[in-house]
Amino acid sequence: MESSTTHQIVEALTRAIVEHRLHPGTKLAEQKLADHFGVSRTLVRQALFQLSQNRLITLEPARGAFVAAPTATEARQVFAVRRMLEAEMTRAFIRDVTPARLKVLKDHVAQEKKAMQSNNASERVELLGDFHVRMAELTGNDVLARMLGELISRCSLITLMYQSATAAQHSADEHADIVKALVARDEATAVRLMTEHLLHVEENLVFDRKLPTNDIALALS
Amino acid sequence: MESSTTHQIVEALTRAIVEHRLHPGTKLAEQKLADHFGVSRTLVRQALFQLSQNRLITLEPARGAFVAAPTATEARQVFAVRRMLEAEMTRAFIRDVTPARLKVLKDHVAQEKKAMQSNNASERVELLGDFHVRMAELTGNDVLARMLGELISRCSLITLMYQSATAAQHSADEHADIVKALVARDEATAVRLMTEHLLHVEENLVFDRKLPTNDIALALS
DNA sequence: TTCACCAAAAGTGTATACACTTTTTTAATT
DNA sequence: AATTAAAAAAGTGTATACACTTTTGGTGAA
Repeated sequence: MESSTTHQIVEALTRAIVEHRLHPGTKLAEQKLADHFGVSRTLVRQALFQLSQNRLITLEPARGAFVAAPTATEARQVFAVRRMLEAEMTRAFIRDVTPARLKVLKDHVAQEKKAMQSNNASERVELLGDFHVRMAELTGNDVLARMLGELISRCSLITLMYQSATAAQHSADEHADIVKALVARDEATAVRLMTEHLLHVEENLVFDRKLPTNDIALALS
Repeated sequence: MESSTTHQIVEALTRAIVEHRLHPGTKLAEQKLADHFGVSRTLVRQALFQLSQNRLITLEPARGAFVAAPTATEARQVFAVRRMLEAEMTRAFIRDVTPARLKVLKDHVAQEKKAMQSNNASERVELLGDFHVRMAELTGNDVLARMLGELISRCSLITLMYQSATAAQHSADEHADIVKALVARDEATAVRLMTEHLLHVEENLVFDRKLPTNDIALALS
């Protein structure tokens, strides 16, 4: 079960949504997707169902699938849970810190620094999210990593909906500061910086925009 | 989409698994389930897929669905995440505590006390899990509540696989102590008691058993 | 023009068909 | 009796068919 074809469709749609090629509210018609991927509706439906569980799309009975448009309330709740998890994750990381693990994060921050120069918004958002996912993975707790991964793809959607343009550089700087505190094994500071960082990201969201919906064939090609 | 029939099947199977009428490892054949619920395999497959996302069953390619048998490692990871989330949840609860919310928890503890007398193991486990879910719901954060709900149904499966018989009463007592600390608005104590409680539950798991698998027709009837 | 209404088109929800894989049974050989 | 091989049975994976619902587009009346 759980065919790899379905998984490919999920991946393709996830990228399209998180990278904002498919805007919130866009209708995802099953047959169109099926034609595009060269499969039957059966596999598309499986993929859509999985995406709905990840909250990247919503399924309305007899009406179909739509790219999710997280509300401000939902965004705040997701961030609240992230703060809970990531404060403790930071403590767990420091408890079992190793030079190799620190190197992974340092390398990642260096990569972020480079990407911030470029003008690719979705790449920036993806890298900024990955910092947190990497850190979760480095704790060695798969359950935590998976859970945080899910929250963060929801956040990517939220961020791309609401984040102001200048916020990305700020996030990258804060990641660098967090890694400094981790290197110094300074738990209190690291936890504080992580919590504040997430609060900053949340504060910078602007909830009073509306974005256009667009065409799926275009976005997936 | 997301027909209510599928949801009913998910609910029925979840209860059967969590209440231990279907043992870990049991094969769930699609056609047998379809016959039992009076639907086609299509709906059963949707339900199985959803259950696999909740980690209550595992799907093996071309071999089918089996009731999940969480490993000791997975159990420890799930509990680690619960400690992270629930420590912070306890803080959040106290931050916005109200008499009405405290009453809900007090009533629940009273209900637990009654149930501990009875001999119904699955009812006990369900009630003990619900204490934590209630608390999450009372924070008003749906994302948190749903996430914790999922972790706790995984825990129910783990607990029923591994929990020793005497542990239930102990848990109920600890829930009562936590509520006392909440009533006193004593954040530090409440958080400590919650963390210790989860550690106790985890410590009491016995990882060296093996349980028999059984018949699905019997379990669902 | 605008609204209501109806028919056609498009789309979703479920069942079923069929190819392909795994498991079980049977039969034959050592 | 134990082992292997082949055949049959059972089961999963995907496509397709069809009923039913929603959406769309158009026609006529106010």
